[in-house]
Amino acid sequence: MPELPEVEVTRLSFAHRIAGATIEAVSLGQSLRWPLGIRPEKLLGRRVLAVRRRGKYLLLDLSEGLLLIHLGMSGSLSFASQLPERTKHDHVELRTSLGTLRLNDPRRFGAVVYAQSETSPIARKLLGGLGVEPLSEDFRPENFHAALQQRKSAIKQVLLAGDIVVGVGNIYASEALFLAGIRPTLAAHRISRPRAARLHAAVREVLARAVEKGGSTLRDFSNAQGENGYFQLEAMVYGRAGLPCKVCGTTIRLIKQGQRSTFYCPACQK
DNA sequence: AAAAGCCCCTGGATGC
DNA sequence: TGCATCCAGGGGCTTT
Repeated sequence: MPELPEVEVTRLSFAHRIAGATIEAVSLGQSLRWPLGIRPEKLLGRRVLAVRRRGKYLLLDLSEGLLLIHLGMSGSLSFASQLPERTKHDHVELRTSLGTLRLNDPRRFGAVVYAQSETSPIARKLLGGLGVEPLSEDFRPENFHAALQQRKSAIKQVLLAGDIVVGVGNIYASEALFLAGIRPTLAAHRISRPRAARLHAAVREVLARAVEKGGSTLRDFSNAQGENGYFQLEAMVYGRAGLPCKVCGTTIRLIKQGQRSTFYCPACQK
C-alpha cells in the first residue's frame, strides 16, 4: 500500500497528537520483517518527541533513541485514546499517555525497529542508501538528470529503486511517467535534460497532489485517524489496463517490469 | 557498481 | 463449496 504520500498522510494524521507522550506499555504480536532490536520494557518511560519521515520510513524520535517504522505492502497505523479490540494482524502496540499507536500489517513485510541514533548500524543499513527527498529543495532537475545518466535500466525501475529519489512506488511511478510523457521502458540514460526536468516536475506534482488527496486507498489503506485516501480516483493510468486513456482515448497497456505491473499509454508516452 | 531474480507473507478475486 | 492459481502499495539479499 504505502508509498510516500500514504506514509506522509499517516504522519500528518498523528504526529501532532502523539508529540510529548510518555510510553507506558509495549506489546508485540507476530514477528515482522525485523526484530524490534530492544527489550520492550526498556522503552517504558521514554517520551515521543516528534514524528518525521524519511522516504517510506516514519521516524519516531524518542527522548532516547528512535523507532523506525515501515509499513511494507499492507501496513497501516492507528492512533487513538480508545482503539477497537486487537485482531490477529495487530503486531505492535505502543500505549502512551496520549493514546495508543498500533501497527496492523496482514502480510508482515513491515517493521518497527529501534535505533540508538540515526547513525547506528541498523539505522545506516535501513536509511543509508536512500536517495533524495522528492519534495525537498535538494531534489533538483540538474542533479536528477546527472544521476539518470549513470543508469542503463528502464526508468520505471530506476524510480522504484529509491536510491536516486525516494518515495516513488508502483502507483506513482506509472503516474509520474504518464504525466511526463515518458515510456516506462525507456533506458534512464537515454532521457534528455529537458525530459528529465519534466519528469522531475511530474514526480513532485503527482506526490504532492496525492498527499493533498489523502493518499490512495486501493484496498485497505487508511491514515492513523482511520480516514481513507482518494487519489486513486484520479489516477491516469494505474489500474486502468484496457480502458481508454483519459487524454487521447488510446487503450492503456499493462506490462511487467521486474515482476511488477506497469501501466502506460502507448500514444501519450514515448 | 549496477542489474536482475528471489523471497519474505496473507488474503482477496477468479477460474474450474 | 472446495481447491488451485494469480495478484497486491516494498525492498533487502544474493547472484551475475
